[in-house]
Amino acid sequence: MRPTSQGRAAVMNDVARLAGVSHQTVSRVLNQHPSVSPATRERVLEAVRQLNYRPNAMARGLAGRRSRVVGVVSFDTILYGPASTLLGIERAARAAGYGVSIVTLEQVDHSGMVAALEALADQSVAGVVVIAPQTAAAAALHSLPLGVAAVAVESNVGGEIPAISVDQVTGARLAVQHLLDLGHRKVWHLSGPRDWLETHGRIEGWRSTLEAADLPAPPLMTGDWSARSGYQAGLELARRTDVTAVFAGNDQMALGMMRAFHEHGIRVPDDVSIVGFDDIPEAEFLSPPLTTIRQDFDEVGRRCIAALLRAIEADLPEGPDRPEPDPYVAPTLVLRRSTAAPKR
Amino acid sequence: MRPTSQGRAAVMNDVARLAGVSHQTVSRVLNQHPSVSPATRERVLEAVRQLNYRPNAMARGLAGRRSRVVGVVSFDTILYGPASTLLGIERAARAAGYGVSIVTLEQVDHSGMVAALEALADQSVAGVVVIAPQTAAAAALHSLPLGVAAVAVESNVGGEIPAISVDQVTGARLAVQHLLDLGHRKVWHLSGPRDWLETHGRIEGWRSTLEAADLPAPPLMTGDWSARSGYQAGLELARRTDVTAVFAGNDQMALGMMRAFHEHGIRVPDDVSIVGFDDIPEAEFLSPPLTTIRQDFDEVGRRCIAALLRAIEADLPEGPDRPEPDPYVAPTLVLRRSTAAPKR
DNA sequence: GCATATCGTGGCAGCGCTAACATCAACAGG
DNA sequence: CCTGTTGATGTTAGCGCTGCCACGATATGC
Repeated sequence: MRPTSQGRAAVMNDVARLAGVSHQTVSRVLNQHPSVSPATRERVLEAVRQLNYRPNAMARGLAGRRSRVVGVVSFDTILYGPASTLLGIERAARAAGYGVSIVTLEQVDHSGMVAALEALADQSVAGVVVIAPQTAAAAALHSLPLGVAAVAVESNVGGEIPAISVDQVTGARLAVQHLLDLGHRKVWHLSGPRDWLETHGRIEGWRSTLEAADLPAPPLMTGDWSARSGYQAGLELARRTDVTAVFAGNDQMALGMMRAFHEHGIRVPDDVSIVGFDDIPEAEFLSPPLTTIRQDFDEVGRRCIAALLRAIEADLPEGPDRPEPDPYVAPTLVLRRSTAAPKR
Repeated sequence: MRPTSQGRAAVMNDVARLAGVSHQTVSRVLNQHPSVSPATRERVLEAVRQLNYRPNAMARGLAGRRSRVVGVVSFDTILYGPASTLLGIERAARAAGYGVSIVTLEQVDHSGMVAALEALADQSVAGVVVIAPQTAAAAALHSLPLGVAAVAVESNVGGEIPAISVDQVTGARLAVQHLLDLGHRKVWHLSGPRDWLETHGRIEGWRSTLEAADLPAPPLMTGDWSARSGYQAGLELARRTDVTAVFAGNDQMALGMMRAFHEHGIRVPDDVSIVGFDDIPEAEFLSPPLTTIRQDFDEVGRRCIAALLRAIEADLPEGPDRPEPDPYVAPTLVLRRSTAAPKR
């Protein structure tokens, strides 16, 4: 597994022999056990260096019944959100000294979730983070009697399983309030698929913000996150004359919608203002650059791992008692040129 | 790790006891060893079912010195290409019964690569797939005396380490030839960063296709894959009057370029034709829909895993001798509305 | 009929490590 | 001077599984 001048890689006993101690003392040094004299510790570390010794994770896990790998159940990692979340989790896990094993859900239902979690359990992970943005996935997860520490990335906070997510309601409120502040009186919303939890949060934020301003909510439109569905919704809106502001459920749909408007001679933001959600890297370079809501996925990842380590160590006797992280990560409004005061 | 009616999960001995055999026979059944009588096998499998027994991967790995996990070294998994490749590899690995552990390269240099490979080696992976699209990453990989089976995803075929990739030269040729076929005599190219191997392949395909048609190559422009760099290149090209066709190194840059052209009243495809590369999901919904080159990442993943299993089993005595997969995956041209015959 | 090959099975050892207990020196207090 | 206490180390026993060898039981050869 590792290059050596010898035929085989060094094991703990080789280190012990070279340092003139027992293998147990080596183990103690490696695990920061307090009662090792500084002189011995140094001798052991020197031997470790000399032999380029690396502990065997499997043996460690077997003996200690605990692995240093967390599992991540993900879904459609081509999408910007899940991909970013996965990356954030991976970074945070590695910073905490954990490896990351992933399973991508092929079908988002009960059996798919069971299969994914079993695949991870078979790898003896210490805990799992489930990126379960859909109601079906979340339901499957919560219905499962899982024997592993788990954390979910979903807006459905409050179940048995700790959940972390960007505050979708606040994000939507930022978007809608921005449009209202510009003077728009009617803000349309093209939501994501109804079976996504984030969709619910964004719809709720949209509705409540309009209500708070005593404005009626126009009919809700539903897309599927794709640019295509944004395009189609855009075609519908283009037929109306009472459209001045749209809050799109994500940037891709905003992109598609802008294309539909462009085809019909509707100018953005002169005729219609559009706000997206996500702040994908391309958002800045659309025509015009897209005003949108940015989510801090690295922060989501960090809190997930913090919550997971907390859950893992809760089973341990000597738990350091980590604080429970705030489940809601705050989104921010990114102002660009796709929004302006209404002119018609 | 797994829910039981009992306090603890069943182990092999529990299964053996219930089936009335030795734990060794259970092991044989689980490992498809030939010499077990059908009656015994069935009894064991029934006991496995009844106890919901799942073998412990760590113990298996320890005893057999072989794990069922492959490592993937990835880079910038937010980018469409790497994310798709990762997904393809994950699917293929899981289909082959392997788990997938990932490490994302934070810095693409020698030490970053060493750290990533060591992190995976520490997890006792059976082999690694390195998504190393940059020359630095590839160089680091090839310079390392790694003790694990490895496969690279890169266009630099021919080293010690088996490599799989989409045929970039052919992809570029498809793009440029398409523009030539439409009647364009001068095809510009905005390449990706020069330190990416794929960039070299695409430049080579562009150059050689022009040469084959006895046409001079205009000055090469270099971007960084981002829509922003495409926008900037677009601003430069917009100042010239001799631009009728551009082959962009990826779809994001094509997107940015289209925005620059749009701002300067240059119509696509009426004034300038643009071909992208990747076929990102949004490509179909840009203004106008983007003609581009599609890469089959699932196929790349499948061949990577095939090559990796071949390498892993080469170390084994009883290797089933898998065939060596073709290292080049063929790309395809996707025709949309961003290309047309020249009018000026 | 006996020696020999073959099959199905069990026993034993060991993978590399950690946990729990055992040991032993050094030192404190009475 | 003896006992109790503490800190540093070694010893022993597994964790749950697979590899190898051995064993008895059939099947096969002459």
